[in-house]
Amino acid sequence: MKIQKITIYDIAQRAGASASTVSSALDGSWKKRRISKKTAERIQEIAVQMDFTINRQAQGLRKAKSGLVGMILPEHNNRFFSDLSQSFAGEVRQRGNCPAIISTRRNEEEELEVVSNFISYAIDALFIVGATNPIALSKLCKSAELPHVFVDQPCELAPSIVTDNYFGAAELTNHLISFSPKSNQELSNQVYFLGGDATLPASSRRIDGFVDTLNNAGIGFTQSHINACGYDRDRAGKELNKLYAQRGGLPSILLINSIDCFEGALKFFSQLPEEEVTKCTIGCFDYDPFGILLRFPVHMIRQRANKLVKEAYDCIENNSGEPILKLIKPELIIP
Amino acid sequence: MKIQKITIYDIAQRAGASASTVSSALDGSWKKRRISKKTAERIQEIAVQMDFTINRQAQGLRKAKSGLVGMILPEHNNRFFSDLSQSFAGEVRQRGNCPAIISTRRNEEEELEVVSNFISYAIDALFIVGATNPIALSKLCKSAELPHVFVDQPCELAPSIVTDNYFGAAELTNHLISFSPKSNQELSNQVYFLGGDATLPASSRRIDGFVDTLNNAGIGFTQSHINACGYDRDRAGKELNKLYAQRGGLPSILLINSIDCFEGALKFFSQLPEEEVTKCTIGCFDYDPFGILLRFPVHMIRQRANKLVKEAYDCIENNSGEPILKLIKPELIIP
DNA sequence: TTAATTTGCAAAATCGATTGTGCAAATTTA
DNA sequence: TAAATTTGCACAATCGATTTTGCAAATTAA
Repeated sequence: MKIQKITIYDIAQRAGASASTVSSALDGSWKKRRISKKTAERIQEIAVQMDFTINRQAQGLRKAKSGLVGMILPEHNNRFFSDLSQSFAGEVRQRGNCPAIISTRRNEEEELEVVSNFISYAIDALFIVGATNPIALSKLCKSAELPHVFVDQPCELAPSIVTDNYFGAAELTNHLISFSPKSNQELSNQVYFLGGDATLPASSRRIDGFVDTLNNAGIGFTQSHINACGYDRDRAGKELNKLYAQRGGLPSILLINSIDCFEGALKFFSQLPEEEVTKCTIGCFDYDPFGILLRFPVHMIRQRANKLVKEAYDCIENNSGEPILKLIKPELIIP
Repeated sequence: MKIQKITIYDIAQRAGASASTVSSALDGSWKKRRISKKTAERIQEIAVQMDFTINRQAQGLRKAKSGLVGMILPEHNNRFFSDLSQSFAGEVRQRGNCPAIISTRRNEEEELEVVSNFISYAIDALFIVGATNPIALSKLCKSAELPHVFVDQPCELAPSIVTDNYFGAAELTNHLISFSPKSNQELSNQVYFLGGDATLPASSRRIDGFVDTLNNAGIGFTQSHINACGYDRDRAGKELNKLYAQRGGLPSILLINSIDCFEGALKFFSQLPEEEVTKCTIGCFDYDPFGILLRFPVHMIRQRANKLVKEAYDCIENNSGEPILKLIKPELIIP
């Protein structure tokens, strides 16, 4: 049980060498620095014996690098975001670095504060997920020369990796149409889109995909068939209730945007007789494993968290920060 | 856009003061160090003007503290663990520190490696969630004089905050008994426990609570009514299928241990006619919001992630590392 | 008015690593 | 054998903060 932390000076003393020799023996630069193999190996052995662990703060101070890689995201307890953190943590650790993940609760000030904080720790790179104010964040990172990449929510000033929401919505809509027992003719004015925020890029692309697919299929609809009522679970339930009352029943196809809205819808469904729900073909742009375990089929779109993270890392490592937008196709989960 | 980072020396020069004066003006120790209020305020203003952010590595090196607070946990994408990280992140940031959360995939070596890594960053405290090898981890922390606390999985060498599994299981069992339309007499040999690992403290305490409650209620059962078949979803589904075949139907009460097993059970349920499932009173020791949205009632036990974290922080701040075991009662979620 | 305090701050050492420079000793070349 | 080169390593500066020490100047006490 050591009490004082072992430093390179302790090793130097034991090895009868200088601290600089120890340093280069341990960080692998001994060949460049013309330390003999024999000396280097002896020092490495002693380091292991003495149970040496490097002081990352001293190292970081000198090298102006920390080995920390940061990620900010809206919240931890959300399937998609926690899939992202899981992948992120794996990728970072695979590269011998240390992940630092902080949630910023979709709060603009908190985002900026956390990034400032990260900068003062000299993190080596930053992954920004679902940013509220991408422009301000990117500017802040640039002023500190911090390599960064946006995930899920794009930024025009920096590389961005985003789910191909248009493609996903189109694919899901197509799938729902072909799964429904009704003909395209019969489906006119029977297809609804519920949830999300049309002012945000993600939802707006999804709505585009939905709309274009209906048009291509010759299925009639009006603006009233698209209800981007936000992400609140209870709100979505109420809107669905209203729709049900107006129509005197569920629509033939219902595409729900976001898992939270899906929860609200589910709550409403659980009050209806099962056969009524079964008659409605249901899709959800988001994924939850419980979705496929329900008594009626739910078709889901799952974002590829792992691929998003890998592509983002690729940008950090190879892309020199030029703004690009890379779309990742999500996958359809069929019950 | 600054290119070179501003340091206290830059501020010193601009203020016509020394670096040591700047340092104490900025960290609040100026009063103790007999710097005049006027000077301190002037320096603070200049610091804001120059957009100064402290270099945490230099600070950490000198103070042998980093302002980082670490947490290790088995995985990010799990409701309970991500609730814990969310609470943890909030508590840490509230104290002006920076949370670092790393998942170690229930892998003993990975746990040790990550903790070593944390130590080399001089983190100020460590929260260890669901450890695989608590003893080894605690010893490692102690050798580095790192304050630490165990959450969810206790350790006899350090303070531990754990859900009161006995209480939770007893409460859930009691609730299921009283919810069931059958009398206690009728329930004999009709109550089952499924899932979990009886060799782990958590499950074993839950089984104790289950068993004692049945005994108290005078409900007969044998060892065959307790099937701690692990945490695998498909395995749990198979075991349930087997039980169903043997008995020629579902039991009157089924207590499922862990959300993963619940998913397996749910998959099996979805193949049965609804009225058959409704006749079985179902409980789950774990929580998922989808659970209350099913077509049949599911009674759930939810661990108080936030309280666990708060109590753990309290230990770190006030407890000086003596081993204690604190139990936190979970809450019953009624559909 | 002189001695004793107090006030206000600068100087310098320190934390533990990295890295440019320089200098003997060993080796090669002429 | 002497000169030139290479090998192997130590020394010292440096990163940016914190903290102990010390010393004038200002203030108070005697």
